[in-house]
Amino acid sequence: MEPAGPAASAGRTRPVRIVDVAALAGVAPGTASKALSGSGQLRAETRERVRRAADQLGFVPDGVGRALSSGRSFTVGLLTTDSIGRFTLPVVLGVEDALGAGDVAVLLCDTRDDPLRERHHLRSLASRRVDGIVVTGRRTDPRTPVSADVPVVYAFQPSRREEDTSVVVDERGGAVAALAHLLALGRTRVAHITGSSRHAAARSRAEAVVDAAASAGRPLVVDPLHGAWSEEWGRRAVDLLVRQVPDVDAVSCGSDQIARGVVDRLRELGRTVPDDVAVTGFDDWDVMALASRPPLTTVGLQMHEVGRTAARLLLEAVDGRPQPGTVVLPTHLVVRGSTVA
Amino acid sequence: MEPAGPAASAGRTRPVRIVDVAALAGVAPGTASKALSGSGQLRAETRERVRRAADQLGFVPDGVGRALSSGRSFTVGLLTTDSIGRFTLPVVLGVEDALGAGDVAVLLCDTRDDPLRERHHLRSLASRRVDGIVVTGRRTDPRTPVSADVPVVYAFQPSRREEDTSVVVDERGGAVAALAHLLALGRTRVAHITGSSRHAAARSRAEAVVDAAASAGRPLVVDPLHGAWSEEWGRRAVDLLVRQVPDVDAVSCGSDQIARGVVDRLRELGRTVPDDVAVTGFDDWDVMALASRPPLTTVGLQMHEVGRTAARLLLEAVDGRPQPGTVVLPTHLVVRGSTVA
DNA sequence: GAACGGCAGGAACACGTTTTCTGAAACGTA
DNA sequence: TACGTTTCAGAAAACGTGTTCCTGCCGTTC
Repeated sequence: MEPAGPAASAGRTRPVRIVDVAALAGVAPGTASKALSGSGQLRAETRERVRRAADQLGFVPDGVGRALSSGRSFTVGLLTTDSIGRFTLPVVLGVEDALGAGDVAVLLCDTRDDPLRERHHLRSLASRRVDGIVVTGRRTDPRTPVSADVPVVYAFQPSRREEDTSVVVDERGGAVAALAHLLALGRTRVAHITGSSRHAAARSRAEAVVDAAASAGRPLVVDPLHGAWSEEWGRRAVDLLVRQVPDVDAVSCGSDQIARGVVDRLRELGRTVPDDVAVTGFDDWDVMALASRPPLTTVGLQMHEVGRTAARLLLEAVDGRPQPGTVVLPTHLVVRGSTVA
Repeated sequence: MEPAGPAASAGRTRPVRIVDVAALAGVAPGTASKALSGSGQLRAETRERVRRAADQLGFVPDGVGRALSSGRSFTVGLLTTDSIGRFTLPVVLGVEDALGAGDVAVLLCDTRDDPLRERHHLRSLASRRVDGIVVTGRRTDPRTPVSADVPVVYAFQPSRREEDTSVVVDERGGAVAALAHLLALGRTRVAHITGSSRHAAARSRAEAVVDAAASAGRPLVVDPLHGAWSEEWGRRAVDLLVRQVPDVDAVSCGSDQIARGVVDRLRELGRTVPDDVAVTGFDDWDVMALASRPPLTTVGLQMHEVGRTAARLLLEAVDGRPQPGTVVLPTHLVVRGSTVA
């Protein structure tokens, strides 16, 4: 009863199946499948005929049928340890970017730091027969591995199990690079202001700065000041610092937020940045780094690349070439007005 | 040859199928399906026996098989008009939140403002037989509708076609509320500083403020100042403003970034906020609103709720109850130190 | 005692694709 | 001409679930 025309307008038109293509090309469905996938032994003429029929009908293979048949769903899960935020978002986009190119889709699973939600999502992903899972999280403290029947890659937040595949960022290297930059500018009295010591990121960056400063013969003028990841703490820390070390001439900060607070407070105290005091940030968060006066010299983390790399490693693992171990991605120093005029 | 035990350890264990459950319960696969789904006519005892068998084996129905059979994939696509950013992220999370509860998964498709990518993603979603699509975007300018064979709901950025289902935020209402708050504080010389007039958000908020001020008998002291969505513009706009209207006593801003620049610059000029000049922001972006000194009174947009609502409307439409038209969600004013001491 | 109705559960098929197996035709060689 | 080999394409099974149809049994009623 319904019009047989293949190109109905907007309304819910039932999709063309491979049998439709096969019928138009005058071959069996299996043959059409072989023709379109490039497998099997077919005459070039037949192959081309099927291909033309598929084009003409606008055939798009049904992913569900394909998944059922092939056992691969061409879908991966993206599971967050906490909630997607400023840090994990670029990772997520990097994953989506790298996978989308390979016609692999991403199932978004936001955990919100809730183990129950994590279990729920893992079951959901398992039932959907995803080909693999990317696990990410805001913190850099290693997390307990997830248990899944498919390959798993950890992005930014590594797995506690070293034989798992993890992609992390060279935080220590970045912190050392920022410090080296300050020393190269001739600064000799350097302080480090950073976030809570309960965060691995704060601890490892601080340790790296302390070690590098000491081995350069320019030990920090005070122990690292641990507080919060906020502008407010940056401002307060400056007050503490200048009281203790009035002639400080450089501050290495654990984040751009802290650095911005530091810069603001220094200016209010009448110190010129960078002439009197040079300041470095961390993260290269444009909203902070560029709005600061002067804009911040900071350490870029390339989170997008973390996501892309994790996605690539996952695809490798799905294809049977797992690569255990942790990949450490380099950071890069972005020099702006807070260190050089 | 392989161990028949159902609970193999970590290694790639083949998932239990419904036939396994049926065998253990001593019924046919079809019966097991009926027992677990609650359909068909079965004795309560049989139903319970199957249920126990499923629990014992840890059976999770294969989503792929189910999708193929039922025609529903229990998956929806989330398509961004531009790229996921600060504004759209809460929408995305709201969508994921509302759908995850109903065992519906979210396929993430980031468009990056590229029509080619959008086409690619739409094809991918179609091939995966998603049940519906949520479209979102950073800007509030209506977008050209997407063409898909499944229900579509637009979140935050509405569709240009009015009969489509869109969920937006009451920007005008929010802008009016902020202005009313300033007037209620006794301010009489109000200015409005906002972003580029090329953005619908800037235009509609500015119009609303102008209209509300005029009808309250307190017209704005100058025409709205259009610039950029940045702190830098906020600071520059203050310089322009005080030169023109030295006795301005309130500034309504189009965004928290602008408001923060305004507050900073006013303080540098020796004006006290809020005593000399009261300032309101827009968006309630914690990073800006709370780090500002004083913290910003601002308009909260509840983007999370936009996502949740869009998801709910989409599920309704998938279930055959489409609700055409635009839903406008209320904003709420968050009062902080930039207007009241 | 037979006919009928209602209920429990089994068998078969549908969904759309991929893949394997099999068969037929074409071709070459002895 | 007969036989073997190669090339191509079709038929059928497989993937796992949901649903429909159908059969058999039991109880009831005339």
